[in-house]
Amino acid sequence: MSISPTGSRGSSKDDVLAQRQRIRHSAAHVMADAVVSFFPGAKLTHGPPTEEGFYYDIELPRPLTPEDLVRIEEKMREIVAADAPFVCSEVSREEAKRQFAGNPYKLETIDDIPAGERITTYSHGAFTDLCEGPHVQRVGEIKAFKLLNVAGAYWRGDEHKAMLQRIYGTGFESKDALERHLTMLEEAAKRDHRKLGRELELFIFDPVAPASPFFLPKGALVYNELVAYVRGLNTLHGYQEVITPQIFSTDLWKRSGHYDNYIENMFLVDVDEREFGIKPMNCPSHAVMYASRMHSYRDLPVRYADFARLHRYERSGVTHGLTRVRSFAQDDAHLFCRPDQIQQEITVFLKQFAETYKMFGFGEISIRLSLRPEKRVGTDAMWDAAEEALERALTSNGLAFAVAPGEGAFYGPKLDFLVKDAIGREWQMGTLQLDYSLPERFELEYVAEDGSRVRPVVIHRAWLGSIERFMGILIEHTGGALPLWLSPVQAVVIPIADRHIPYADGVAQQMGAAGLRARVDGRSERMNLKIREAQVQKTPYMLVVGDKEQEAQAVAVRLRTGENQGARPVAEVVGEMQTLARERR
RNA sequence: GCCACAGUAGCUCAGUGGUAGAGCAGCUGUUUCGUAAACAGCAGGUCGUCGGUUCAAUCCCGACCUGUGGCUCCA
Repeated sequence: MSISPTGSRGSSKDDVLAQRQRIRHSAAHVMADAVVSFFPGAKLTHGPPTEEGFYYDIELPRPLTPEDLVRIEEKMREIVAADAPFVCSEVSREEAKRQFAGNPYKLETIDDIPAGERITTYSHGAFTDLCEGPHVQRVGEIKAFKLLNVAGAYWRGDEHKAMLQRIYGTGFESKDALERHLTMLEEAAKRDHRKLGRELELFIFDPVAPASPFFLPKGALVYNELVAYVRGLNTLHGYQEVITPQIFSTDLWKRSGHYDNYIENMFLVDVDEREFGIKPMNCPSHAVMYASRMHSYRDLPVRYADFARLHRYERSGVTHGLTRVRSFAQDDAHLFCRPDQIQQEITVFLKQFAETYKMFGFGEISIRLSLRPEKRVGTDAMWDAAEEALERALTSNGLAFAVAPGEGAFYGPKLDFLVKDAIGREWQMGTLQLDYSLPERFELEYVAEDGSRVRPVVIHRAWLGSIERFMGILIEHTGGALPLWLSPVQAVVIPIADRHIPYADGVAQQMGAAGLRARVDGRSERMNLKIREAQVQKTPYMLVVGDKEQEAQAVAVRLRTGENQGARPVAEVVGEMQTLARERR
């Protein structure tokens, strides 16, 4: 698996990508030109190319409608057809300010350009924009583009500043490339886990519990298989599973710091004139458990694993299917370590992580190392040691990573593992965080070799992260064709006529006895329909049984790939499926 | 939370200021069938909720709820 960003690309691919960026950046200008022609009062702010296309954030007198987008796109075609050249001009700071005097956003941008740096404008036709480029030579090079949607976006990404209208579009060097991109988006929409979750009868949502999944029997099965898998890993790596309460007096949250830092994201309940909070995280309860007895340096690390359900009051508008929910669980664990054990624990975690994600078939994972934020606890020496420990662990395991300065938690630096969903949005899956605050707040100790009391360090970690989110992303990556070991129904036995039902039942029983999940489709329907439905449900094995198979103690095997393997002995198929299940494939 | 959009049968969707329709799914019957949808019939909806306008509202207006795409947030 390449766990890192892909290495150097061929130069011709680089050329294509660079040209695409220029096309998209230029398309953003053309779009701005078109918008201004309809709304002379429009104030342009910022319009960059992106990995997928481009956008422009604009202050407008009224919200744009879909019809506006159509008009803007038409106007853009006219502008592109005119094929004006892009002209770059270097201007003085004063000149730039004069040119953009009516636009406070541009003035702010100009003020932010460091002294001594070139200030340039790019023009095509009568339209000029403050911009550092680069652009295509002529507008006509924008061979294919499409406006996609309008969204709100804050100026400078600050929710306390003005909300602008962001128009998204995409552009390519050819109509063909644009078509391929649009087709890809359509295909991605078919893999949307929210759609597949309903179609495969895995889970539902209901307004009675907003953003909280209800796992149907099949979804619960997948969920429980994932948990069972992690339980196995936990045993392997010396974790002890614990069970902790859901609801705690706010005394606990005050002590842990959540009350000060996280209260708007917690569900609170008042009972008996006391205030309680439903837990958004397991760490404080694990600290309480750790503190309930004495610990020797010999007993560390203490590794508490917990699959408890967590609740976070996510602001409306941020939730999304299974990937951002209000009710979820993590394959959570807290490791109470001596400082000298940190390195080793991280390494073990990383090795298992790589193996796990390879098994699930996640090829492209980005790792983010988030370093000390402004607001933090602990000494600089602690942070130096912690950041160094994480970085060293990554390097010594040969893992590439991106550094995110200032993005760490207030209690320690963290490693996040991100995977993309079907349409390229990145989601944090696994995580590993060093914590120097929790042991302090809960006065955690162990007795060192010399009899002194020492503070342990806590490592928060999860391989899968949220089980819900992991399942959602896995569904998108597999298009719903979950590996056999996770498939709710691993085989459907399809009797051709009613007289074959007893034999089919026997086959299913054999499979059940072998620990496999098989069911018989004994409805009085045609075989074609049964195959179609098993296919739509992405059932790994379809086992057709008729006179010939019954005679030969065989099943005719059809895989969900469409491959028809013909009649095979039942025992052989059972053995094959058991191997797949055992090897988690 | 902010901006925009959406909500009609279990699902996908059509439709109208005069109280609704299709396909699939469901149920019943017939069919017993060889690798992606047999045939027929039946049933199914206070058109998201609450208010307002109107002789009359699923349709127009408002608020709320839920969802979708972004933004912000994810200590």
